[in-house]
Amino acid sequence: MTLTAKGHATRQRIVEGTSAHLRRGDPAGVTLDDIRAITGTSKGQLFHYFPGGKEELFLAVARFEADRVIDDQQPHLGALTSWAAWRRWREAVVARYRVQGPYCPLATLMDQVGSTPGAAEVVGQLLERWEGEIRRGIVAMQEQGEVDDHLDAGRAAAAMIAGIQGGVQVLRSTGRSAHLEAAMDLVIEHLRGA
Amino acid sequence: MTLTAKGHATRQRIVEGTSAHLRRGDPAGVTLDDIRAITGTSKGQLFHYFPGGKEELFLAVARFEADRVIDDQQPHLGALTSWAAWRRWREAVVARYRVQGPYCPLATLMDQVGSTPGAAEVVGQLLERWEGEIRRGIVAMQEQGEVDDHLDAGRAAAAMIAGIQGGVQVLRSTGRSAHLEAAMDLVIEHLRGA
DNA sequence: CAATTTTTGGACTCGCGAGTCCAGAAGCTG
DNA sequence: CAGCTTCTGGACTCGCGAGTCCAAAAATTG
Repeated sequence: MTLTAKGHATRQRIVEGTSAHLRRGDPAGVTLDDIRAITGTSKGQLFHYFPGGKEELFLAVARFEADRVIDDQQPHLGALTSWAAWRRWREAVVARYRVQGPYCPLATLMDQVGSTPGAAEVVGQLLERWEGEIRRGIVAMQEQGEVDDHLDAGRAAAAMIAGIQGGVQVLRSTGRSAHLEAAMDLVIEHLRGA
Repeated sequence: MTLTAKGHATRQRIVEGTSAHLRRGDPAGVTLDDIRAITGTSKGQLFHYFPGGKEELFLAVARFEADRVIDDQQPHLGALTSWAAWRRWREAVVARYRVQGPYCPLATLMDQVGSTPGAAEVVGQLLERWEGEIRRGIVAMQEQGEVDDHLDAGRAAAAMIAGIQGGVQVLRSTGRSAHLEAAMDLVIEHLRGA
């Protein structure tokens, strides 16, 4: 399938429109007709650009969202080389998810892990990338002598990822960000050797 | 609606059968006909015992599952009064979720938070109960002088809940329990003032 | 045992949503 | 401009699943 410029634009519009729509409202109950209406397209186009139907479209959206999750944490996440940077990153994460409220794209992805095979891979790669950035940040701090060399950077990064995921999940279902903040702060304190 | 002994048994069979079926396989794709087949009942019975239909049935299952989550951690969770008890509890949690593999009843509940109003309450109460037990355990340790009195028990309990939730979520989607273990261990180390 | 209520089975309706199909419009290429 | 490909719209099929309905079987009560 070769796409002209126009075709590529339409495809993009479908993905971004779906993503935006997914961001507010029940992810499970979204229908192809909703998407058609919102993106100003037709059934024909949907299947033209995503022959695999709903599953293929959702996977494309998942990849799009996964990139977003990382991007929204930049430039902080990419340069965790001072305690100030860690603080700014922490604030950015909390702010992002507080604004986003009940909906989390990553959670939607994860819900689909069970049903669609490709989703597991997307989620796995995202988590790996995310955790890798954090680990790199910890190592950088160790090289500066700000963090104890004996601390296991991989394990701390894993704990941070778990804390963020869980904190966001609680935020989603209760509306309160206290858990997310507590988890992140506690891991950071651990790094500082408090 | 007054239930005879037989009626009560049937109702129970429906809830437990649904719960068991939910524990393996795609939670979103479960149909009333599946449930009917598995529990050896008929459409008539389903709507007889759950006039509100699928939503009411799922909410009943949710409550059933929520109790299970806590029960599966007993007796450890109820008596976190020594470091040995904390360790046993930690092992019990990890073992439980490792066995459970990709499926987590709580996660299914949370996914429904967005769609059904009652689900949010069930999840909220479960988290509150769970976190309360942990907090009580921390306070008990403080009273014994095993944990620094200046430590904020509520905040540490919140971080633990977040870590567990996130760890389980990662376990569900990647199959590895390292994150869950790292998160729990890190919080416990924090309690011990390492 | 007769009257009443609860329990059970299963056929039926009905709407909805994924996916198909095709014809016509628009866009590229020589 | 002629021939080809890609793009677009929308009507249509088709199966599935939630929920309805009712009549018959058990159980309960007096």
